[in-house]
Amino acid sequence: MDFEPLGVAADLVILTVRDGSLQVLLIRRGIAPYRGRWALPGGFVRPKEDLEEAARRELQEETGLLSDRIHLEQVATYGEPGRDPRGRVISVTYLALVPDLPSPVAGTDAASAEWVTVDEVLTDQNRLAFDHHRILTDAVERARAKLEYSPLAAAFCPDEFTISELRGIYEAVWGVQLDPRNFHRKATKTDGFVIPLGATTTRDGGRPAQLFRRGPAATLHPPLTRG
Amino acid sequence: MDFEPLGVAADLVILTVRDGSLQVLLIRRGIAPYRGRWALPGGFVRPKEDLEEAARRELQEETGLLSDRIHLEQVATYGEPGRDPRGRVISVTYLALVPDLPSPVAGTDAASAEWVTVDEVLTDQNRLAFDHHRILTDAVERARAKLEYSPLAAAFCPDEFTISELRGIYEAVWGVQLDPRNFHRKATKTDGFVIPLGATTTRDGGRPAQLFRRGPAATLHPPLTRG
DNA sequence: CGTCATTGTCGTCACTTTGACGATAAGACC
DNA sequence: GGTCTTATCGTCAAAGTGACGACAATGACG
Repeated sequence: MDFEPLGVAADLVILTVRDGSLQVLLIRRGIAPYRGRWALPGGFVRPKEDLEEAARRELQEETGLLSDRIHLEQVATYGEPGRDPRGRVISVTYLALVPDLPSPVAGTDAASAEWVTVDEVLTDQNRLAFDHHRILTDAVERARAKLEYSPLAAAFCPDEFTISELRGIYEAVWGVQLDPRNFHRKATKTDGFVIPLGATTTRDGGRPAQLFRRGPAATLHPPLTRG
Repeated sequence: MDFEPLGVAADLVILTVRDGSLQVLLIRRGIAPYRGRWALPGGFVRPKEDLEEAARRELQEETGLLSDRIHLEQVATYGEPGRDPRGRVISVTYLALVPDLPSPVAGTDAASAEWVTVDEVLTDQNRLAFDHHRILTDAVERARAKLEYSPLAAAFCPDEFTISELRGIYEAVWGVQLDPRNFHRKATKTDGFVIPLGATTTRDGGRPAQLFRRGPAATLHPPLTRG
């Protein structure tokens, strides 16, 4: 069995919600091709390394996050010939959802890594290197869809969060305003979505809010609805 | 840039509904490894060939289907080292949904290809070669989930179909019984799901049924619900 | 300390959707 | 004509949804 020369890369769409907007972690390419352009973090899968393992390694290198507790999910694989001028490269793309990080970006490549608002990146077709514009589009669409029927939004939150903070995730990702009262009702009544901790916090100002943890549900019944 | 020796394969989970049950097209392997075992159809992606192009080529080779009109969608990529004893092979898996074919299997490998009930295959962990049990499990779960919020069920039907036939798809894929009256109401009222043709058929016996075509909707609002 | 602004949480109400099921329609077969 | 089968319409109670009023509990400010 002989193979054509070909590389397999694990690329990452790392999303977070900061200051009320959905943001993606980009790195500025220091070498050709696309030198100086922004790109999704990623790198080649090593021999004897599993795909997801490679993605977690890249995630840690870029963000310093202990990736055990980070939601990471495969989105799609791109392999069009010519998508990388260096040769045939198959890109397996993973979506990572991380809470708003205290330190901006603590990875090894910190100097050239930056959080950028997704809307801003997507309005310019040529902002990103390779076919990363398309990859980001697909990953964001996946994230938006999954918020409806999965408890994924909680992956953007710290361990303990308030219903308002959770609502803020939905509003940022979907780009809509949600009624606080109806959202509160649905989030707390949906089976296994959130678990009340008893404690409260006043970090959002106003009346103290209950703190919650993520619940055990894998899917939401009934789903949350967009708009 | 140098690469480790590595192959990329496009594997197919081809599903149909026959005789009221969800079935998958399997081929019997004629060569080692796993000689004599059942496996998902598939093959290596050629140089200069796009991933989906490879999948469509395999689909046509196996089923003889002009793949233009067939729903084909990427599901996931598997690349665990050791999943193929011959060497490192990355498998990009596609899900194809086809109507009940008049001719059983008309492809080149027809002699060794066969439709098998999904439930039967999945009850035996060792029926399939490689990690194809896992791949099939993932693909079927994807199909089941997508029926809820996408008009995908119509991809299992011929161009013209009755509401009962459509309901039969849901019942076979989900393995549940649905109320004909409520299903009829929801299917016909959901925006853009099906378009009435005016004509009727008596092929299902009983009162003549209206014929429909697939509508333009990309997602179903509201979604159909399982059970 | 009172007032106000802010956010959280509970309730209400009209409307829609859902699931269960009765009833009738329109063909085939005898 | 009966009877069987499947199609399709209608009804009704229960549950869910979106809009919004009301009140609670804090901090900020005078």
